[in-house]
Amino acid sequence: MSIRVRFAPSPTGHIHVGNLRTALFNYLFAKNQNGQTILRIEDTDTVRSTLESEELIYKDLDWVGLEFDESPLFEGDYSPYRQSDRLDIYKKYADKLLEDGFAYYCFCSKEELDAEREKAAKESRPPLYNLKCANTSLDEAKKRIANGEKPAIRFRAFKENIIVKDIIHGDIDFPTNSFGDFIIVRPDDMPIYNYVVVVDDALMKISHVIRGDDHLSNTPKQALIFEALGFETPIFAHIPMIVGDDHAKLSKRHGTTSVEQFRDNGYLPEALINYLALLSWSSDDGKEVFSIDELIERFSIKRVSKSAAVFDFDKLNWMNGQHIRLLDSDRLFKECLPYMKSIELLTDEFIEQNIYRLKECLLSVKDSLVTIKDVTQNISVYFKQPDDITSAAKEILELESTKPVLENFIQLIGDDEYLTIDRYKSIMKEIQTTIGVKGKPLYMAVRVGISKSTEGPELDSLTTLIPVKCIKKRIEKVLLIKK
RNA sequence: GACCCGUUCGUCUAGCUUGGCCUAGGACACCUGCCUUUCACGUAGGCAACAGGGGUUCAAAUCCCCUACGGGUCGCCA
Repeated sequence: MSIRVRFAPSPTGHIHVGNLRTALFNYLFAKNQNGQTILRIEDTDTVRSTLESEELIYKDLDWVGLEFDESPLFEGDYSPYRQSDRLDIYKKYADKLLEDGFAYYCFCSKEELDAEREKAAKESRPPLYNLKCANTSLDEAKKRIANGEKPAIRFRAFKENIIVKDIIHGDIDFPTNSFGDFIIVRPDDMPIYNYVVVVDDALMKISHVIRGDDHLSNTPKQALIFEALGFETPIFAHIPMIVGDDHAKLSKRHGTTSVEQFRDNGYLPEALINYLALLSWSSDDGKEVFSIDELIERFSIKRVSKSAAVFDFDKLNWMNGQHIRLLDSDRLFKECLPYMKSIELLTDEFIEQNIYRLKECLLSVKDSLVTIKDVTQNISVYFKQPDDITSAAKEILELESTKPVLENFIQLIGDDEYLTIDRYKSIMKEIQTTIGVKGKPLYMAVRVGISKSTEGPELDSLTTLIPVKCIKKRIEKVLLIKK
């Protein structure tokens, strides 16, 4: 049997990390097993689905690097891949179900059903359909339809128990009287999720259905339909949900949750993917930092745990830092570019002319970045002296030795455009011997002179990547504060 | 309420199938030391968990039962 999996989002907005994790597990499983990945757009809810949202899904998937073998964009052998384009197919199988007696027309009104449900709730019995239309013959129903009535189509729960085979949870036995006969097509002819998903999965030859375990309770209904239609039931794998720190389903109020937001906040796609992979899955040797290819190689659906995972922003931050440290200079530059442009002095022209130096600056702050967004903060010291001096820096400034150190430094710095590392070192040595200041008071004085701060990139980088002219000006300014 | 699912450090998890190697391992966070003439990075340590109760067994995180708690579903949403 060839392995085929699908990711089937509804186009109702940006992809949420929970959905992305589902997409990822499908993808990793398929790639690991040499299977195919299918992206299907589930837009039977015409009220909430939009084409714009569909575009957002493509965009998000593209950013994280998840490519699907078949999708509305790359039609394969099982087109179309958008449910709204498959309506006639659903119609055909609904008719078959009707003919075979696995489904029947239901003329009960929504109001009627709502009242019934309410009544059931009051009497604290399960809100099952009362089977009012269950025995209406197909011929009679057709007559009523000819007379202008608009019925829904209801599926008959035709057996008492159904066993769902799930890789993660094992076999689960559901009594069908816990849900009863259920609607598969609305009176306006729009088919319902639990039904279309079966037709699509069967026709698209999906071998494994990997999805969130919030769908577990729907699965017996779907398994019933697979049987009624004579299709082979796929193997299920219901993966645990991702929850917030309050253990409720992850949602907007927990902070950043959409893929787009993570991108905008300076997270690397490979870091997000890596972090998400570690939610409910772990490698057999405890290693945690992986490239996507390594994840594919190591992924096993059998190592997915059963319990919900709390999304931990701290660990994602750490993971992002790990992946930033893995970036080469070119990629780092590319990722940082949009953020560098937000720094006032860095015009497109300036960036164009200073690529080499900028890359060096980026390299010098790389290890301190948590998100790519942080470059703005970290790198700005190279281009502009901060307006304010930190209190720790002020203490250095108060030192008696600081003034002579700085004055000497400007004097020795020379007229070259930039200081070389050797030149810088010899200057420091010279100051040390002439005024006898060494260690912290010496190095910190220069650091504070340049950046008004005791923190930041290495002094080597600061002194060699800032033009000599600017260093002079900066130190002169700081000397002014001293007076 | 009914039906399902779940429960190991604060968090992510390993271990559970095939009981003993578990004095329960790793990671994030936190704390401490080291490194770095700064912060960060890195590095070496530390803190910290088998939901509870009954069984079975020479031996239980691991097998069985019960309880508690958490979650999901019960739509003419997906």
